[in-house]
Amino acid sequence: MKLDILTTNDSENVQKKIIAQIRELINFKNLEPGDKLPSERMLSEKFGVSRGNIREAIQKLEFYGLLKSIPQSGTFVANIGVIALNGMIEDILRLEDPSFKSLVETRILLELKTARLAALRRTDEDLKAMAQTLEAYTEKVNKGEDAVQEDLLFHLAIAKASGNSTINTFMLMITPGIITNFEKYHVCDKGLAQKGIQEHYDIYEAIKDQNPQLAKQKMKDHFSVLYQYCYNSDKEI
Amino acid sequence: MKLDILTTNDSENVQKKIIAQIRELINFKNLEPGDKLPSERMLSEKFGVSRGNIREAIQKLEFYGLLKSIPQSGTFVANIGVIALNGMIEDILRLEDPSFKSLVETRILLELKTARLAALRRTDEDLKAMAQTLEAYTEKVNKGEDAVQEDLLFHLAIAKASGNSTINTFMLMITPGIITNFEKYHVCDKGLAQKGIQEHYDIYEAIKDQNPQLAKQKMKDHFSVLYQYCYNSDKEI
DNA sequence: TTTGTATAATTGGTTAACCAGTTCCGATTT
DNA sequence: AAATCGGAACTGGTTAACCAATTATACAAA
Repeated sequence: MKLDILTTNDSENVQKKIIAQIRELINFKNLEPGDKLPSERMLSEKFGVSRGNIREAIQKLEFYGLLKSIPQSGTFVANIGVIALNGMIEDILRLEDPSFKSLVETRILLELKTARLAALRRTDEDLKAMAQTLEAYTEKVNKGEDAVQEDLLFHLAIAKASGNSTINTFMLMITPGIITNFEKYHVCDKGLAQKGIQEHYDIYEAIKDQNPQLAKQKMKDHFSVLYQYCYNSDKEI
Repeated sequence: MKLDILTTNDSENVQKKIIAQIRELINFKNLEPGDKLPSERMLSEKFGVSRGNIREAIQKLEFYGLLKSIPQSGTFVANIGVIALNGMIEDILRLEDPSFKSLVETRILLELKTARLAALRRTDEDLKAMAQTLEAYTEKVNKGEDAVQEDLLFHLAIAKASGNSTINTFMLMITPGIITNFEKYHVCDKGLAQKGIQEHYDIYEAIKDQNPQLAKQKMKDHFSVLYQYCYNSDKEI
């Protein structure tokens, strides 16, 4: 019997426990923003876990902007108050893995925005990159091959052209989940792909013409099929 | 002279070089999805860096869903094609740190959505949590104290009630940056905060009444001041 | 030839010792 | 008494040795 899932959960639970203990420690010691946390060694001893576990937990909290490690100096509470810190740690501990539905929902939201922003801000260089990915997509589809990857790369090119680094990062984060689920559920059959060429071209043209309204509308049209597929499908996704 | 920034850049550049080398290796060896990467030890020897550096780079690519490490077995290329993999690594390497403007822009986009979704999906428990954060915010403002944290916690409560784990995660990721910048530029003076109580209450009521249209509109009103502040301010943000 | 098994090599994960700065405290000097 | 210098202790980061689980291999039995 494979226990991969269980061991993974164990490891995750250890980290969650450590994060919860760090929160309690901050509260108990009334640590203010900018104050120094006990050293990693002390924490590992106090919590009865390895220093590696401590470092991992600290890195996670650092990723969410709640702590800041400074070499040869210490780990410090970020410059947000204890109230926000408590609330956010609470939320982080309860975060669940994203469902496919939430991924698609978020993707559509982000992409309607990137289309509009790209139309407003795209440089000639951005346009060139988009054209290249569009061409690669068209070629692949016309050869009758699967083109999920090229599809997504076109959308990522738009995200890059939006000039919003935060949205760009978020698009990158959700893309692998989108691809694997698409291939898993065979969302894109050839009919959709063939139709997709024209839709992609329409979006490209709108962005090229710097028409944000039209770009957003064309993106909306592009997603209407996908949206229906995901929400009205009889498959449990 | 402090060299923190330089050393940080060095460390980051090392990681970027490793990621680029991993990409080249995948391309050179024609590794397909599901194929196994060389072991961490071999990579560290081949690239001339420590195994720790290799692990860090692998973890980053794992975070973006491009690789998958399996204990006592190996590191595998994720189930997305080589084309998407190349494009995404390219994007990841060029990712820049998010600007405050991009944070605010993204936040508004996400929050208009969470308000609408929360109105559609909120449970009674969600509502209770929102009411608590709203009360905490009101109290703090009425005492004339700074309430940026309580403000954000109310918005995070809405994000949680939206029932979209992806958006919820993204909201958590941008919140610390929002808080620190708000405090840095003193975005919220008392006049805004006092006005904010009513606006928060309006949003709360719309979500309570399960009126998505109104919830979104009230959120929009709430952000109109912030939006103007960030975009028309003479400060370089 | 095929199958089963024991063993050796390989894997990512873990641990503990080590390193190079930083910080802090006290002795020394002015 | 105040300022300054030096060293000890402490910091996060790094490294290398170790671990348990997996996988490949070689050999033996059917």
